[in-house]
Amino acid sequence: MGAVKSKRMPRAVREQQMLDAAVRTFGQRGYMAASMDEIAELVGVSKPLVYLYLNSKEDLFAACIRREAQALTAAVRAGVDTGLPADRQLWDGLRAFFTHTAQHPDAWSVLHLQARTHGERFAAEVAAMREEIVAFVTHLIVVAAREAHRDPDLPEREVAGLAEALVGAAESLAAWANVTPGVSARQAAATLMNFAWAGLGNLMTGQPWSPAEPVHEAIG
Amino acid sequence: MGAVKSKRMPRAVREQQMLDAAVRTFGQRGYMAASMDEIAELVGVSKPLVYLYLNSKEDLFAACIRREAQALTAAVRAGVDTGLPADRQLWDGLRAFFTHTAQHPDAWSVLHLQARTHGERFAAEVAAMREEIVAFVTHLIVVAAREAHRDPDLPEREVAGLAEALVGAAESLAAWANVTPGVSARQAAATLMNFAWAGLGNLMTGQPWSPAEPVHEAIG
Amino acid sequence: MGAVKSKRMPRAVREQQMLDAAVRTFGQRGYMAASMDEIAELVGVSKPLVYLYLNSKEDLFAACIRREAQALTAAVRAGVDTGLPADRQLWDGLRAFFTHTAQHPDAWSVLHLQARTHGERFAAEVAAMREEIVAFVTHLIVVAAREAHRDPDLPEREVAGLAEALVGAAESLAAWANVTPGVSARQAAATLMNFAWAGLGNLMTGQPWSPAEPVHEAIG
Amino acid sequence: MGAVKSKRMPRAVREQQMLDAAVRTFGQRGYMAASMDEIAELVGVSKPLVYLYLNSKEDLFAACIRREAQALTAAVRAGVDTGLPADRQLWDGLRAFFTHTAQHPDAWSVLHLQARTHGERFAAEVAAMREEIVAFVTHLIVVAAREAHRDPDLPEREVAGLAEALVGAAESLAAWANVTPGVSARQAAATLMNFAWAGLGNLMTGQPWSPAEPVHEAIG
DNA sequence: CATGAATGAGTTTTCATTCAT
DNA sequence: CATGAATGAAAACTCATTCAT
Repeated sequence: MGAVKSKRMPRAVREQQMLDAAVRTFGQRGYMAASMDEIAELVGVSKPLVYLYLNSKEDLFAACIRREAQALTAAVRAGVDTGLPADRQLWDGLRAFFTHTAQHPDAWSVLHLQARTHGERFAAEVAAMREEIVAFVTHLIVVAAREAHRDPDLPEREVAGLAEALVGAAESLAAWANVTPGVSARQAAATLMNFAWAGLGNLMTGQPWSPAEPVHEAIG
Repeated sequence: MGAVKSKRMPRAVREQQMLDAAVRTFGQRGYMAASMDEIAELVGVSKPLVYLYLNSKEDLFAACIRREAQALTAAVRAGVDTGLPADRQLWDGLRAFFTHTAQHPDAWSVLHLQARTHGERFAAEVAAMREEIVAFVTHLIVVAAREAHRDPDLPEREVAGLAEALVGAAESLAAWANVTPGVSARQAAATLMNFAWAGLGNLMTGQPWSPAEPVHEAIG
Repeated sequence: MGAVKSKRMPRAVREQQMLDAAVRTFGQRGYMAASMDEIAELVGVSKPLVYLYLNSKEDLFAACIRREAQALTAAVRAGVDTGLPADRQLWDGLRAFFTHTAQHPDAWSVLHLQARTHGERFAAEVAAMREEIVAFVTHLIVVAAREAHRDPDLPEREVAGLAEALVGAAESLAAWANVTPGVSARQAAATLMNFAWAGLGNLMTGQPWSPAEPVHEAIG
Repeated sequence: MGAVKSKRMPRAVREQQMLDAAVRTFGQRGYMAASMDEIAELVGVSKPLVYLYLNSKEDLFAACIRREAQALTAAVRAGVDTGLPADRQLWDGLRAFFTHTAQHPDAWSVLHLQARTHGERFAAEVAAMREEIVAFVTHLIVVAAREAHRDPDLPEREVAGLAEALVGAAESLAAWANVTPGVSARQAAATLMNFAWAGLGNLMTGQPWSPAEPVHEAIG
């Protein structure tokens, strides 16, 4: 059932194989339902070896999260040229994000769903990555306002809320794109870009929506 | 330890108590980590009674999802007056949504996190609810376009993507509002409304963002 | 293999059966080598029931120690009439001690060997019992000196050392009597009584042994 | 962590290092809880080398017992001058015993506690040493009687019991001295010597204690 | 209607021990 | 002489689930 048995691999290689199998298993079964037995069998080694190298189920899961979080942020970073205008950076970043999550659905499940539902330790690990991304998006919003020669009059919390909403929408679309046939990473990015950038533009022209009267006080 | 022991309740009442305890436990511990023992103790009855009424852990979980999904959609529906303009309906719906999720964090955790990570059966149950909400939002977008006397020229999938993004952003903000002190349901709704409605407005005026040239082909 | 299967016992009874089996197993195999499986099988129940009632291997072991320590001190107390002279009390106490340890060799092994070699928690539990006995013996030595109208001039630490030596000798003889055929509890008690009481008598007459010169300084 | 890594030691040296580490580990953790991993790491070699030299955990433990038993008897022998009077020999032997056990607490733990609780094989090994010591003490008692020109009328079993009690008391005091601050080997030896020798003296004058008549004279 | 008593099947984890180099 | 890579076997512990009353 498992991979082809190729004995006596160097430790570094085996560890990566173990992380591969673990990401796959955790992503598909969920953290609690995944069994160390299954992971070991998927690698084609015995359980004690997994414990020797990765220490415990918790540590193994944490190692998965760390590796995949870094891979994701690295992919986004690699897709973005910080010399370009803010809108272009956001566009490129979104494409990289959707591409990566589409290519690594199990990893995305681990980061987006599993890591957040099994204890502070894991949630914190993934929250750090998320904050990095939110900070990046926040930065882009501010830069965009400056580039547009608009008065970046948005209060700090509002910008944070916007970035949060944008990232949340992206995360949601990533899952949606993963399960909806015919929706490519590029399309998901375009949808979100259209949605978000236009909205940001309007916001920065000082025309927020309001229920009847203005909602400034609602945010402030 | 658990609830006050009051014997001989009618079955319907006991069942609701069981669901209450189960939602709380599933929401806080997660589906796998929650134990039937804990739930039974929380209700103050013996485990066999839980099994007699709710049949199995799976069925109990499914019942939780069903009840809470209906409660959430009911809350949103109750908050919306379909006689009002679309933007007002969206605003009211968002407020109702954020209010309900803030008041029932365990239920929201069950719906948003737990139900999605433990098998098709549960995911499907919650997906139905989500689709209902997405359909409602899609409907509002279309109505809004009509109200604005714009040519509702948006291709179907694009509208779906927008609604998806909007709902995803809302879900993300719900979690954010739950953990960020000082962010009320009203504020979360306002942030999202500003963000989304403006964006939709721009879209409907036919000014989508494009990486350099238009991205129509990216969506089409 | 195990005891006759008699199902559905009340909890209190089962718990005692479990402690019986545990004492036997811990006493014969040692704490680490004893397996919960073996204990459960000896009782004729499944492991989960043992865990349900006694919680963990550690707790089970601690419960054994507590029960057997109390049984031993109770046996000694029951054998002694505090209205009699000190020497008679010591004699009776020793007989009760040797009798009890001879009749419950596994319990004695648990208390004397196992409890002392597997962590502070257990050592402390048995040390409490031992201190009670040492205190009793110390008390008897002091009373004996008073009864003999001698000047009880023994410094406190010396008395403690004597009591310690006496108890240590008793513990050692208990093991010896258990494995030496033909040595009864009475004989063991007599041997120790002769040995100890005479020695104490001499000590109290102020004639300690000394290597060449007096050894007062060695004790002081 | 472990010893300094100095490669390519002759086998004899390595074996001693291994025994050192093993005694330390077995003494502190206990036989079952000690792991070959820990021992190997403490020596700074790989586990296979430990197996190559010492064969198995059992053999390693047995080797520890043998070495430490011999070291202890050698220490006692070295402390005694068989040309001196019996009481002096006992005194010197006790001092040597307490000194050695105080200086090698792990070794003493291995001999006194661990070896006795993990199977006949090890118990037998240590029993041999113990018998040697008991025989030595028995011999001293007989010699002492002869030196005192008393009729050594003590039946053989009684002498054996006395020696056993003496050795047992010594063993017990060794542990006591190890954990009681301010009690030196010399003091422990003096306490026991006072206790024992006086008692023996009285015994040999033909005045044993008895449970029937009053004991005033037994004390007097 | 309700429960105390009980378990089969599984989980994570550890350890003494051995190859292949 | 020495080791990195690897494992079979068993341990403690948990849990959803059921029977007998």
